[in-house]
Amino acid sequence: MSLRHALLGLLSDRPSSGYDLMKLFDTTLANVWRATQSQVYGELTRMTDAGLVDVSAEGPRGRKEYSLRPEGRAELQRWLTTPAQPQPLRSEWMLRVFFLGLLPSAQAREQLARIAEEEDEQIAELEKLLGSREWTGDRLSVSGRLVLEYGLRGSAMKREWARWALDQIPAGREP
Amino acid sequence: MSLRHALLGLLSDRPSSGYDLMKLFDTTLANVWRATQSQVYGELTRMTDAGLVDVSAEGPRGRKEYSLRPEGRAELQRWLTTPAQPQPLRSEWMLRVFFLGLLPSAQAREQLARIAEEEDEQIAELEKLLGSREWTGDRLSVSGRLVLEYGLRGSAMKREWARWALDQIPAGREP
DNA sequence: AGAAACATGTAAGGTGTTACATGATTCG
DNA sequence: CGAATCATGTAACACCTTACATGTTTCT
Repeated sequence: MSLRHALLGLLSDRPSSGYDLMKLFDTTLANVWRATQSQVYGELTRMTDAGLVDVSAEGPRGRKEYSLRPEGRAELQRWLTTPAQPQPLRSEWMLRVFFLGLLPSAQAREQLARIAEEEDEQIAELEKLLGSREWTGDRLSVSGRLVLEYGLRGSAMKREWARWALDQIPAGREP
Repeated sequence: MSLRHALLGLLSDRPSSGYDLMKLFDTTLANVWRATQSQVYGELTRMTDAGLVDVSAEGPRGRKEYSLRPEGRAELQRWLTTPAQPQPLRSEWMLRVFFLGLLPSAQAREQLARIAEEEDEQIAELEKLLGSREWTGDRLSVSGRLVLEYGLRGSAMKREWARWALDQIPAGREP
């Protein structure tokens, strides 16, 4: 039920509308937790029914601004201090790697080379993001920086791994 | 629809029953793609209806052994050579990190320290796995080794990151 | 004889995706 | 005035989890 906790976390910073929250998912949480518009609106309704948030203001175009209720704040704290239990792991790209041996080695190498290239791009993007903003301010900024750093290290690791993997698969010979 | 492709990949090695496949998910694919019993049996039925596999033999206790049909083999090849499109990212632990600033720094540091410890354990486990088996044999063994190496590097990276993150959060002062 | 392992299946409920549907307000 | 942005919602379908339900065969 982490969508709910993501929403609680964002609302703990400031009251927001569904539309605002959607944009936050697309920007600040893009590399952490994705959500679609229809999910956000639906979950806000359910959270209202559950007494975690309420509509604290209404604006033009039917805008509804949601605020945390004490129950919501308590639930957020509870979640943050409860150890996460290991998530069910599902990685499509790793599954492809696992079955790479079913391809001729030239094609397998192609796939690995593409992974390395994609990580080059990803690193460039994250570095742009790192340079685009001050990272010394408020609370969310500090932990935003932690997440960004993890992304950078993760991409670098994946790129190096892909290069190492290329060395494990002999070039120029059929499987 | 990667569960389907995981099943196709496993069946490309040898014909297997749902029960066999379940065990393979729990062992060889445990760090790549998890699946539950009820998913496996259900998907096998759907794949049979779709003409990708068929029941090639029946055994004791109602055992049904499934084999790839040419259509299934073709679908597997198609999938392996189609570039993966980026997966919707959802990481609960990163979400928690993102909201770490909502905790007093002592508690935030606790969480990070626990992450580092968990990765220590994970690395020990993966190294045990690395030592437990010959990694020079058939195709699945080669790519299994690639996946394992990725796990090791990923855990090491995460551990180092957690230690770095600890340095970013001042100890001993309230937020 | 009893336990462990083998073996398959169904049902209810939660979560997520995509597409559809509608309209108001602001800005140039 | 037209386009972009703001703003919310529903419906169908796909996928996953958990629990229930049942029975056979092998091993000690």
